[in-house]
Formats: sequence, structure tokens, C-alpha cells
Amino acid sequence: MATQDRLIESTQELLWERGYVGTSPKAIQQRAGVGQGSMYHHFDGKPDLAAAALRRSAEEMRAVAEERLAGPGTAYQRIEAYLLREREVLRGCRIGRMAQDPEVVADPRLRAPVEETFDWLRGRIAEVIAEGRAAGEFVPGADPADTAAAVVAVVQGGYVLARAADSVEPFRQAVRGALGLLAGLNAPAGA
Amino acid sequence: MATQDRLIESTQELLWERGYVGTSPKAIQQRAGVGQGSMYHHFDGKPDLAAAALRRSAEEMRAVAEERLAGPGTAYQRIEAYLLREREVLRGCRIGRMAQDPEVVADPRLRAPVEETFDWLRGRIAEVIAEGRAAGEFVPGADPADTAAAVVAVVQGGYVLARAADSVEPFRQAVRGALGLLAGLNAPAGA
DNA sequence: GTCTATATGTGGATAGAC
DNA sequence: GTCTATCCACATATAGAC
Repeated sequence: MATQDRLIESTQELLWERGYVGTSPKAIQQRAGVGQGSMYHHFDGKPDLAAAALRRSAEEMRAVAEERLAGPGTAYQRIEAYLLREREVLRGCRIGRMAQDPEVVADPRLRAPVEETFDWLRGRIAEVIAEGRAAGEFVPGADPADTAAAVVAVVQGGYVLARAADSVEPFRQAVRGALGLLAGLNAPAGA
Repeated sequence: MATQDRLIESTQELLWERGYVGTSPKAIQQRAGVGQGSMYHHFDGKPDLAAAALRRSAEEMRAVAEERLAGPGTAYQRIEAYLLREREVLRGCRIGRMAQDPEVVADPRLRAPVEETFDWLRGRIAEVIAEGRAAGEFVPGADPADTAAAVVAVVQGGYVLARAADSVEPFRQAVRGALGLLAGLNAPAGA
């Protein structure tokens, strides 16, 4: 693999594990098996490399989500598939974690991929809900955009609760809770 | 105010703003207007001081939540009051933010207040939901503990979405979405 | 109790040889 | 393109004077 790619991948991993402030150039170089000069040859510095890593992580996350949301089944089933997808819960969300970091939030180049990912995700889930409503699967009443934001927030908050408890259980509870509430949107059978 | 208290308060603020990794002893001392020797006289070091600060923040957060959850009104109204409570959304959650930090999660003394806070909060909201169900206000069906976890997760995730967007709007959307879904639990009028 | 001095490592980067 | 040497500031403390 090319040196740039190894640097980007190492940075993706370290940002996930340790956040932006907690990730040093030296650690990146060591994990990538690359010398100092080499890193600064390919990238301007830590922010530049981090921006590249975040763009790539954002792409990957969108692809994984789209796989479930564009899958087969009713609107409810597609959202369920998204929520129940296999996750390394205790590692947290690679993208969501960045929103806690003041240096990421303060730097437009670093915040952009994070913002775009969640904008896209909320919009995409809102679409699915709107489709379910148009198909008569869901009762009207719940706003698609608001409901979508709640769904995404449950996942992000679930990560927080799980890490706080050092257990995946709160994440699973939150997801079950969300699915139970979403089931209330289903139109009465035979309607 | 006593020196210890000024140190603890400064640490609370800095942990909130910059997280555990991002908070240096020097910054704490400067904000507290206290010299180095003084800090190390009163506390063993950064972890010790951070533990004291987190315990205090946890207490404060529980008190604020309990105020709403023990207030007047139906179960739905009390959860609504909790969700709609005035918040400095873009600052994030003082406690939830700590769950992202690997050093906090790895240190039992630092993680304990975080875990206990969310355990308590989920349990407390589950109680309110169970009361609403027992009073016939809510239809049975949704599990109180799962639903409570979802409610707490919406708030924590809402913070993440808001900071990612650098706007309070996604937080408000998520809360509105959650309230819309919770409304589906209400027993049919006149039942 | 509080202050200043000192110590050791790391963060983040530049310079210049190969 | 990659390596080593070097740089300055900061992180996190300890030592000992006052």
C-alpha cells in the first residue's frame, strides 16, 4: 500500500481511538511504519492529514448506512436494519466522536466532513420515513425530519451511554426503545 | 471561596470545554488564580482533581434533572419538561462528553461518576414511564427501561448532532422527534 | 499553604543530508 | 521520497525555600 494510504489509515484508527487532541504525529508515523520526514513530505501537518482521514471515514460511514437504508423491506424494516446493524459499540462512532473535540469543531476543514455526514444521514432517513408515510405504512403526524434526527441521535447517544457504562447493554436498550416507539407510527393493520 | 473550591470549579469548566486530555494542570491553575505548588498541595495530581470535579458535576446534573422529573404534571409532561429544559446545547453535556475520552473510560475513578449519573438518569426516567403506565396514561407495550434509555440517548445524541452542525437546530429536531414518538404511547382519549 | 526552580518527556514541526 | 538532527513550547510533576 502507498505511504499516503498507510498514513491516512493509521490516522483514521487513531482519531477513532484517541480523538484529535489525543493523536500525535509521532503516533501516526509509528503506526504507519513511516518516518517523520516522510509524513511531512506527503502532508502539510497534522490538521491536513486529519482532514484527509476524516473525509475517508465519512465516505465509509455513508456507504455502510446506505447499504441498510437502501435495502429491501418496508420503511420500518429499513430503519430497523440500520439501527440493528452490527457495530463495535464500545469503540464509539468514528465521526460522532469528533463533534466533542473543540479543535475539530473550530476548524472548518475538520468539521465539514462531520457536519456533512450527519446532514446526509438525517436527510436520508427522513426520506425513508416520508416514503413509508406516502405508502400508507406510517400514520401521518410525526414529522419525518424530526423523527429522523431522533433516530440518528439515539444511535449517537447510545454510544455515549455504552461507553459510560463500559457495556453494550445501554446501547441495545436505547435501540429497542427507539424501535418500540417507531412501531407506534405503524398504521393500524388492515387500514 | 476556598482554594480547593476554586480549583475544582476551574477544573469542571475546563473538562467541559476541552475534555480530560485537553485540560492541563497549568490551565487549571491559571483559571483558578492559584500557583502550582498550591494545586499539588491540595490534590495528588490531575486525575485526583478531575475525579473531584466530575463527582461535583455529576451531583449538579442529577439535581437539575430531578427538578424536572419530580415536577408537576403527567408522566409525559415531566419527560417533556426534562427534554425541553433550557440547555447550552452547543457546549455539550459536561458528563456525556467524558465518555468519549479513553483516559476517562480507562480509569475507574474517573468513569464511576459518569456511569452512575447515566444509570441513575435512565432508572429515574424509567420510573416516570412506569408510573404513567400504571396510571393508565400510557398504553402498555413499550418497555420502560428501553424507552428511558432511548430518551436519554436522544439528548446525548442531540448534543453530538448540534456540535457537528454548529447549530442548535438538530438538537431541537431530535427532541421534537422524540416527543412526537412518545406521544404515540398516550392511551386513546376517553379510554 | 504557597511560591519559584528544576526535571523529563512529548507535541508538532523545520532543516538539510542522502 | 525518506532519514536523522535539531528546535521550542508545553505537559506533568518534584524539590525545597518562604
